[in-house]
Order: sequence, then structure tokens, then C-alpha cells
Amino acid sequence: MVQKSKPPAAANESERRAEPKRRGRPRAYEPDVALGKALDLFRRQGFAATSLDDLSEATGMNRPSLYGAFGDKRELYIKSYQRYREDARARMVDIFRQEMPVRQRLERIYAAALDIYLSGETGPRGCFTVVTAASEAVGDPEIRAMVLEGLADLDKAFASCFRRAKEKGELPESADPAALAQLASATVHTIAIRSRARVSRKDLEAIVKGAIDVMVGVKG
Amino acid sequence: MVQKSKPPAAANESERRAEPKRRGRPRAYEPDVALGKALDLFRRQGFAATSLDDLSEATGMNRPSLYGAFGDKRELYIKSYQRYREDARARMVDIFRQEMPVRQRLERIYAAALDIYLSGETGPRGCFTVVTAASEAVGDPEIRAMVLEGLADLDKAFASCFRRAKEKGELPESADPAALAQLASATVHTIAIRSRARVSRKDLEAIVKGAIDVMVGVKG
DNA sequence: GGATTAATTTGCGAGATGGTACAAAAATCA
DNA sequence: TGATTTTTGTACCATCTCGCAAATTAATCC
Repeated sequence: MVQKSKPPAAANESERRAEPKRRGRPRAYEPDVALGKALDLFRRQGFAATSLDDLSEATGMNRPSLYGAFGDKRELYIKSYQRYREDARARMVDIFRQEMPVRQRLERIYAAALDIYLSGETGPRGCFTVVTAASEAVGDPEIRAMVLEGLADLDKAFASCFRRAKEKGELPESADPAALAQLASATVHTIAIRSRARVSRKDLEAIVKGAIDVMVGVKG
Repeated sequence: MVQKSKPPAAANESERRAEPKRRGRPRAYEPDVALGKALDLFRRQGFAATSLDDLSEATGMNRPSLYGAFGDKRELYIKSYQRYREDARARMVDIFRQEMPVRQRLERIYAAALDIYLSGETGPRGCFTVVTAASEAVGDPEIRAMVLEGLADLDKAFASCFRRAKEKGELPESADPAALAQLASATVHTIAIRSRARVSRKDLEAIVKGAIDVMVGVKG
């Protein structure tokens, strides 16, 4: 759905490096890395504060090339957000797949989240879902739908995590996986916001530890 | 600290209406309501997406008057944020002052928060502290300091709330007021974010209820 | 080699943006 | 009344903004 202008024959492998034969002048940029640079900028500055000149400079593409490759600024923002979600999901998938105690799983999830939120050369960048919710989501239905999906995905992942823990007897019968999941998401959101205010990793880790203790019990 | 250009004699009362004698041409606007309008706009659109023309139109003041009254756009944003904090604090102070069970106090706090976040003619506006954290706080040290103060104030208020509850025997000895407070703040942050994504009040109230159940116990 | 295809580069143009200069207006003071 | 003070209204400026059109370059196809 995302890529549609590919030679339909070679859609399997042999795509990373050996693009068989492209017709015209070769691209001077790699779309993937350019999109990554755009994402960096949008995460740091937000949509409105990021100009096409900024994006042009960061990606090394001039404006018409940017436009040709990704569409207008809003489309580029949307593609950047999709890219962010894919990246984040890729980083989390193993943690949810592997077998381990709830507590350990939660610790790993939050550690990965902090890695994402605190990275950035010019300062922490926070969670792009949260940043987008706080800015574009109110006014733009399409972007809002993506943000809602991002929020729901996180809730669902946590819910299945707590459901499994309950089945394994790690949590009391009275535990409500859905409610715990939303608390777990809330903890993600609070560290996302605080990270933007440059709260230290140590303080954020303390918040995470306190939250986990309440959610799965101090002994858990 | 906020207001300093007042006639030092009449600083007591008789100020709302009977400003004794101002020298030049009278103002065509009321600074308080103008600041309120500016706050409305900034909350909805954020700093970068709000132009001076927007602000001029919303306040009914033309740009030079805006500038003379509040300084440049950034100063106006800062004053708007301070105003937001004062308003929010005013709405919360009674709930913290009065005597009541923890559960009821929490319910009231979250109800007040939802009132603030969901208000707005053109859609929910969320929490201005969270919005500012997500945008300007990374890059502007002064704004960041204010945001940090806002976050800390909320943590402190919740902490004292849980401390009192523990003293009254409403919570078990094992309860950690500071950790609970940060969970309570996290719940505020999560509903602030979700409200911007237009999650319904009903759904937000369900999140709040689940969080309260976990924090003070289902029976609490 | 010439035609075709696709990307790049240059540069423009209409409009928005933040901020300010300056004169007119409306009040008080003497 | 005229001088003073403060605010308003108009107009302007230099800069940036997004998007696009036209010409150029570099590759493949025949």
C-alpha cells in the first residue's frame, strides 16, 4: 500500500541493492535515509516549526525532489510518522514475542521506550505519537486516525501482556488486564512528556519502577 | 511579580472598575479577556501554527497594540501559559482543600481535568502543559522551566493527597505516596493526550475509573 | 548515436509572517 | 484652550513560506 511505483516483477528480493534497471537519471539520495532525516526533524521541531528549507537541507534533497519523492509537507509528515511507527514496532516485537516474567517484560519495554525518547543529538525527542497528538491530531482527521491507531496498538500490546501474565498465575485473579494496560500506557505517555522537558533518565527510570511495582506488585 | 506597571497607590481594591485617572488615550480592550483569547488560540493551534494575525483577530487588538501590551509572540505565549496555570490552579484548589475520602477527591480532580481538556468550541484542547512540553519545551529553556514546574506541582499535589489518605488509614501501610502520585499524574497525562485525539469523555472516564481502582483499591 | 525516461537544478511568484515607524486619536493636566 | 501622554490605526519592510514551472543532466532503450 505504501510503495506502488515498483517494477512489479522484482517485488520479491534482489531489491535492496540490485535494482535491475531503472530507466532515467539515477536518484542522488536514498529514500529510506532521507525519510529518516525528515523524521528526525519533525520529531524535534514539530510540523509547523519545520520548513521545507529545513527538510531540504537535512535530507540533502532540494525542494522539488522532496516534493516528487514524498509529496507535499503534510504527506511527508504522514510518511514520517508511519516510518516512526514501523521502527518502534520493530524494536518492541521481540520483547513481546519472547517468553519471560511480566516484570522483566515491562522493564524491557520501558527501557526500549526510553531509548527511543531520549535519543537525539540536539536533545531528547520524546514520542512522536504523543507529539503529534499534542499538535496536528486535533485539526487533521487523517493524522488523528493514525494517532488513535498508535495509542490503541500500545494499549492492546500491554493488555495481551497482562492477560498472559494472569493466565500464568503471575497476577491475582482480581487483576484487570485492560485497566492495567491503560495504566501501563499512561506510564509510557508520562515519560514521553517528561522526557521532552529534559527530565533525566534516572528520574524517568524511577517513575517506571514505581509504576511497575504498583501494577504487578512489589514482589512480582 | 506578574503585574508591575500599576499605579502604586491604588493597588488594593477599587481597581476593577474605578481606575482613578489614566493619562492618555483609554485602552480599547481589557487585557485579561484579550489574554484569555490568546490562550484559547495557542491551546488549539500551538505556538508555531498561530500567527500574529490570528492573535490580532481573536483579541480584537491590532498588532502594535498586542506588542505594546504583551511583548512579542513568545512573551505572549509565556503570559498565556502563566494564565492557564493560574486558572487551572484556581479550579483545583477547593478540591484539595476540602475534607473528603481519597477516592472522591481523585474523582473530582479528574472530572475537573476533563472539563478543562474537553472544553473548546472547535474541539477539545487538551492540557496546555502537555501541549507545551510536546512542542516548545525542548528548545526553549525558559518555557521548559515553566513546564517542569507545572509537572512538579501536579506530582506534589497528588503526593500530599495520598499522604493524607495514608495517615487517615485509607491506604495500606505498604502504599508509596510518591509512586502513587506519579501514577496519578501519568493518568492525567494520558487523558490529556487522548483528549487531543478526540477520544470520547466516556472512554476517558473509564480510563480514570480503572486507574483509581488500581491506585486506591477497588473497594477504596 | 538519437529517443526516451526520470531525476536534478535553478529560480520564481504569490502570499504569509513577525515586527516596527509614524501619524492620528482620545484622554488628562495646566 | 493648548500641552502632554498614551493608545490606536495604517502602512510598510525584510524575510521566509510553500509549491511549481522550466530547463538541465544522466541514465537506459532501440
